[in-house]
Amino acid sequence: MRRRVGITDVAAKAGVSVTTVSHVLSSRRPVSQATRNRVLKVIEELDYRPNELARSMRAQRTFTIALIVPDITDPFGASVARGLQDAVRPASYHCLVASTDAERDVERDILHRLLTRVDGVVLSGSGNTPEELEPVIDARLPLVLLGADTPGPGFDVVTGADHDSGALATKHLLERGHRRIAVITAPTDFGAPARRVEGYRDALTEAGLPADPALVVSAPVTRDGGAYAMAALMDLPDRPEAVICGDDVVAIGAVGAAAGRGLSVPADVAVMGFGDHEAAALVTPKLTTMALPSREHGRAAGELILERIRETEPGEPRRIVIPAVLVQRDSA
Amino acid sequence: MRRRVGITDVAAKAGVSVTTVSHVLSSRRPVSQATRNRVLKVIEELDYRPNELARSMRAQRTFTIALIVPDITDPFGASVARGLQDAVRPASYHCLVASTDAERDVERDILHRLLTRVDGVVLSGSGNTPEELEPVIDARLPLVLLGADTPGPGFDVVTGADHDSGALATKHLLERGHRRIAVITAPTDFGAPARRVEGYRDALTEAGLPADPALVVSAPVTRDGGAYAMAALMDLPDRPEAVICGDDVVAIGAVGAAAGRGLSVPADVAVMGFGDHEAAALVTPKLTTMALPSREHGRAAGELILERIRETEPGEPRRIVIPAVLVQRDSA
DNA sequence: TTGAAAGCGCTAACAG
DNA sequence: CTGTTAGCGCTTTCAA
Repeated sequence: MRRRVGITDVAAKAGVSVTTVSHVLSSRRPVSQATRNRVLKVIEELDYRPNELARSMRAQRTFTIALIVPDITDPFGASVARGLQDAVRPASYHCLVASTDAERDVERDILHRLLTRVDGVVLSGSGNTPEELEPVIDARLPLVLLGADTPGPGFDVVTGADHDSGALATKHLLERGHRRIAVITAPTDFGAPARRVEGYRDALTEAGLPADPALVVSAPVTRDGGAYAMAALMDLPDRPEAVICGDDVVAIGAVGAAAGRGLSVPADVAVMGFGDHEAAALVTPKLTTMALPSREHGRAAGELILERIRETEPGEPRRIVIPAVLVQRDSA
Repeated sequence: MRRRVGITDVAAKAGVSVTTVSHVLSSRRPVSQATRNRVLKVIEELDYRPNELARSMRAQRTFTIALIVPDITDPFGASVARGLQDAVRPASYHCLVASTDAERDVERDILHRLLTRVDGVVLSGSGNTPEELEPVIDARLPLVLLGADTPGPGFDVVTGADHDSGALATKHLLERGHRRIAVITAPTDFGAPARRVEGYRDALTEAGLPADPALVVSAPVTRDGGAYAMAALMDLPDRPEAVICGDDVVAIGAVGAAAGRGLSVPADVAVMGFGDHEAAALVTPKLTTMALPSREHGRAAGELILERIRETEPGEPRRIVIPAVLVQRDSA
């Protein structure tokens, strides 16, 4: 492999010192027009490109942000990656992305190996135990957690407005005249799904309606999960007129189950989803859903990191909340 | 920011030279058990982690592969990213990913800035003009093009078996007894879509059937595109019994258009898609489609790059073909 | 307006 | 078995 041309080659050929070459590149001190032109010409001729690695090493800055997600293949992770890049590219930062399959070991391993290669990390998924975060906090590396609820010492948070979006979905259904509203949620008692359910309950209460516990069922986040849960709901003596599903895929399963019993959506039951997946606009009826602007999550995370990098004194832990937006289509 | 602990700190505290520390880390030369233990203990105490950047600089190797795609947000790009990571992580390589929106300027800019930061690049999308590739090839950086048909000096290629998958889809329809088979393809005369259409024609010819040009129509790769094209096809005096769509989204539009005319799928017309998107299994009827194993594309690219990095002599340009696989569901 | 030289943190000859 | 030292390619004092 031909040796890459370095700053010394340019200096030699232009008959100046490396210092001067460096300065025509950085404009950090005046260089006579004549010298500058000569150097520029040589740079051109040699097709010289400064070695970023060496630069980073000097500057103690890598111009790279790490994004660690459970799976880049899922639409949320991918959008976040995109938003992150959107935010940091103008500042000449790159994004390193890694998928962990939510495995702790992999997460820790990747985190370790990345620590000295990046200027900040955006972490999404399970790795939120303080212990796992420790190395990056220790390293004084800007850290943003995605989807966690509260920031803490050494890390910021960007999260969806889960409570509000649950309430928003509920209010939409309320406005359409529905009174018995059910929820199919993911089988967890904490995190975003739980907060959405709370929002749903509060919206009901606010409207002076009872929150019937029988109307909150949990199901795996799959098509079949949605179908079974919906079937159960439809078998209720006093079946709900509308159901909010924790995910579009679940909603699609629910719509299928309704159709299977001769119920039409939204005439007989209204169905809402969460996420606004590609499929949401493709199925029949088109899904009314709460879009989670995941790209915004990524963008916000990127901006947060950039700020942290720039600030001299570590400020207060910060929290950015991204609201969900109602996308009204045909299913509710 | 507290100064990071370096190898010198460890050496000092352990009362040995940096060389020794380096060697207990790398095991590249024997170190007495006693010294080793002492050093290890200090490393632990100080929570020392070698600076990867400095390592890279010394080794002239960054342990990073760049992936440049039009949009990481689209399922193909994301899967490729995933496959790439799968392939290179065992070798301790990271992935830098960048989306270009298929804009030449962005692509060139990113490419330039990445050149000195990565050990190889995987490039997908439009940037395939020799001129744009030049900097990478010049830099003797392993380069893999995704979706390009033929490799060349300085770059390899991993591509789908486009001709074959067109033929495969056609044969599937032939086997189901269809004779008049139409195609809705993307509006380009080259690349993967064109090669698939050729495969379709050849399969027809091989079966002793005429390839009616009226049955090959082009449409934008959108739901509506598919719907309009399908409508046109259904208006033909002798309408086709089956249609192969260049993308699942198009197929979904086509199914909708068929339904709109009271035609049922697959009873009245069979419809096939390409891509096996998430939505393919979610719509009704579930789409029969050609899955493009994009993760495999990424994996293959990763392996190729790794090989190139390891090899001393630049070998022949290589080409890896990933077959598509028929996923039979309900629409054909 | 320009240069010499000291590192950034690490590895690997070369020397004991 | 261990240490001294010369860089990797760049930026930036310090000095002219």
